[in-house]
Amino acid sequence: MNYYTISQLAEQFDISTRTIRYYEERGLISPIRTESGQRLYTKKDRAVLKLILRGKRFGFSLEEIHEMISLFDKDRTGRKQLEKTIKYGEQKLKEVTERIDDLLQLKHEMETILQDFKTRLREMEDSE
Amino acid sequence: MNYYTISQLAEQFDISTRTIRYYEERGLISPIRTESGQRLYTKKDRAVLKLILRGKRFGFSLEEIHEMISLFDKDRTGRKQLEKTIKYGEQKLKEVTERIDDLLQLKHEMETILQDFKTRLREMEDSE
DNA sequence: ATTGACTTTTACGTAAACGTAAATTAAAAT
DNA sequence: ATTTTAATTTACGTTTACGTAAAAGTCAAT
Repeated sequence: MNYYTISQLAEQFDISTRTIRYYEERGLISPIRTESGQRLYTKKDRAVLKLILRGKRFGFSLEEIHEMISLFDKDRTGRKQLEKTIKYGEQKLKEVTERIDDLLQLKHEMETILQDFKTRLREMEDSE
Repeated sequence: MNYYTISQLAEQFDISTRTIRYYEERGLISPIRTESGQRLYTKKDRAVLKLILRGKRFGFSLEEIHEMISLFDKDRTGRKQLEKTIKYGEQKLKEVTERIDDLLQLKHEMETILQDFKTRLREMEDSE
């Protein structure tokens, strides 16, 4: 297995190294260290980072993303824990579904408005 | 036609009056005033506020929301303006579509993980 | 071996999006 | 008429999510 350095990841995702370190400060990601203290990121770390960035695009706060990651990430061994995780997951799934529906409606409205504008434009062109 | 006061709107949308005034500061909403300077909001103002809050839920910044509102809101009379608006609208529409696709993928992944968890739970229950 | 690129921690700075408090005025209720 | 409730402006405070700079150590290449 091989590792990424912080600047490699930063370049790949087009973010700053500061940003990656900040996510670590907040407990979202935990790279291993070399003897000298340099951070090394595994493929898994990279995947987590990708998750974080996707969450951000959806407008989730780092706090929310943190919650999701720690619930889905850990080996939820105990049965109670597992049940809790499933409940939380279903809740989040519902939120995502609602968000999708909301966005679909927005999309529809935008399409309507655009159609309207295009019609107006055509009318302007026809009458010149 | 009748009006809403600021605290009525605040209650309806479960936000603070400060928030509403802040949106005004940023030029997103422009209520009329009584002689004494009290803000009065029309149905249209209310609709704009609703738009703002929806935009926020999608993770758009107030700046982006401002742009969208001012482009779709005004009477884009000139032909050049209309063309520009259409182009901008199509761009935003594309962004929304991408966001939807992204969310659909996330939803799918969450469902897979949840299924996995549920299977595990059932196995635990079967073996007791 | 030394230069240059990269990394680390520490720490102060900043923009966005409000919260909160104070002082004042106006509207609503008793 | 006078409390009570709601509104206004002004202004400083706060949180989130980083940016930026400094000082010092480390890795890679010549």
